[in-house]
Amino acid sequence: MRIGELAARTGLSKDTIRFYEKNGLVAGERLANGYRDFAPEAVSWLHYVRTAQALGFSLAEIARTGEQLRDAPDSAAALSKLFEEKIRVVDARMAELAALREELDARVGSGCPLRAAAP
Amino acid sequence: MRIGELAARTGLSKDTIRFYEKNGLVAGERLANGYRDFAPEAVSWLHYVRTAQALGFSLAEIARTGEQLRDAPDSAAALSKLFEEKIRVVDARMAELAALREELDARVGSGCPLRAAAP
DNA sequence: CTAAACAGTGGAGTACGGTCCAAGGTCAAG
DNA sequence: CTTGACCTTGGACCGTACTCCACTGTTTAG
Repeated sequence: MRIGELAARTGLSKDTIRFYEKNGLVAGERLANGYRDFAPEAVSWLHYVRTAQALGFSLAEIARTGEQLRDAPDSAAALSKLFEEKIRVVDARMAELAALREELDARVGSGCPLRAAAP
Repeated sequence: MRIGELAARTGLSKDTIRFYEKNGLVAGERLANGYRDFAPEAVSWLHYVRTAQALGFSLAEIARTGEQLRDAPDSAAALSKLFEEKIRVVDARMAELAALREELDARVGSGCPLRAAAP
């Protein structure tokens, strides 16, 4: 698939996809005419990229995950390990959020304004 | 307290605190000699700022929260409403993380590499 | 054959969130 | 009265993640 279709299917701009390719976040083959040619898998991969990014992972981190996926091509065990690692990171982030939530929760009704030195 | 102490107590650099003040994230009075003078509350407020930021809130969003806190000075009800709102945002973010977690979880053991078009 | 729709490149510009630096003012200790 | 720690400002610079632009090449439909 060419860049326009990938853009339409992922909701990203063509520029963003070119930027991602330049930065090793997505692999692009080339057609004879020089146009980029993406595998159908790129769609779900890019959806994953956006999700992970929205949750606070940097493009560099995500690219590293991609590399690791490539470097452990067929070993289910290696992939599972990688996913389990990611899950631990996600769990840690959720725990932090839960802590913040509790902090907020404790103040509901108490009227204590976070002891804010707000502007 | 002057900027050096606030920096030491929050783990932020002085430059960062000046940057925050310039952007309305923290209030600084001035001493007669021009030095910034921060209330002790600034310490916990800045801790909150860093927590919220680490969890994906932009400084602009956080500054807005600060303003709202200031603008609803003593109304426990208004503050509670504000905190409840924040909690909803946090809950939404946690739900997203849970979804990502599940997505990852489903792939553990399956060996399916996210159908990655990795570089 | 031409026009429109698509693709390519390089480079500049933007927003955010800092970080660093130079030049200088203030203040307490010795 | 100087030294050193502390503070001030303005402005340059950085990394991340795009976004836009001008100019050029390719393909398809009428």
